[in-house]
Amino acid sequence: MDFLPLLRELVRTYQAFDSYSSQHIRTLGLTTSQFDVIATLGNTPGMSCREIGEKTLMVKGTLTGVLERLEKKKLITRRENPEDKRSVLVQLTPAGEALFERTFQAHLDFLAPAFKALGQEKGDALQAQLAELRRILEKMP
Amino acid sequence: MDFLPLLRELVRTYQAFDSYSSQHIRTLGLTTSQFDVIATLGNTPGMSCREIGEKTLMVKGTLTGVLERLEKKKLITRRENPEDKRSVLVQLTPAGEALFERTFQAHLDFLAPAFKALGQEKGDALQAQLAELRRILEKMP
DNA sequence: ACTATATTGTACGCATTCGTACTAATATTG
DNA sequence: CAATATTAGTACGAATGCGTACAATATAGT
Repeated sequence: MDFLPLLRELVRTYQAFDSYSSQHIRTLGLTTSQFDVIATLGNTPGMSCREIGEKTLMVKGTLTGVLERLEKKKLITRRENPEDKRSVLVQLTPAGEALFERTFQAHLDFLAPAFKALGQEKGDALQAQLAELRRILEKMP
Repeated sequence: MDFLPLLRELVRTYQAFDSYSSQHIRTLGLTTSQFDVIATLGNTPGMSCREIGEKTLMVKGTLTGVLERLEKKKLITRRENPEDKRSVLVQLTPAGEALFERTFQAHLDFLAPAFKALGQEKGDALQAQLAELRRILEKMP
């Protein structure tokens, strides 16, 4: 049972995607994490740190720093949530919204050719196979 | 053409694997990067930073710091390469070799159940699909 | 031989990333 | 209703990770 090749391929493919994607994001003046947050908040009324963390897979400790820098850039605001005083409502500022509008679709367009080259069918198959491996990993003790 | 689900699945599966794997490595007192270097150097006469970087996918700037910390732990040595005075020959110390022997197989044994649950056939298929996506990504301009 | 170029590794700054500990607020339970 | 547990976020230290710049060396082209 030799799973090392699969393991290496998973890492290398992820790395290849991340490298290709972030190359474009960097030209927008953002980091991958910052773009993730902007993309998550776009077209929403805002959400808590917990929700952002769930969607972006960032742990809360990481998120604090990323939000700090986005706030410094005046792309987001953090206001108190009157419903639950423990939590914070994070929203895009108008500048943040404008950036989202300008960059999100552009980034999808940048990525599209690669996935188009793979094809919808193979893409769907790959997605299903990945999901199966992920479910196994998440169930491990 | 909606490739966002595939994209998210790739990220999540990688993250699930990385989380599962590093959980075990941490109990060995090493970081993922440090373990990667130890595993790469195990059963070899040593190699240059460039070679280690190629195998571990670390950029050289990152590697410098990782090697520094491994050297401080007396797990590796860096000696001048007489063939090429620009490069450095990185080798495991006896303590590093011992650590490799003790931990490498143990880590494979830790990971094995997950991949056994996936099965050899599905694993091979997934590897092939990932490789195809990676080749496409690497060819993009 | 000489100069332009490429390669190897380090130095440095910035931004994540994680784990742990901590505070404040809210829920739950006895 | 008080004691406890859970949840949301922040603070902090250590370790990546990347991009850029740099010094030393090697190689090529002329």
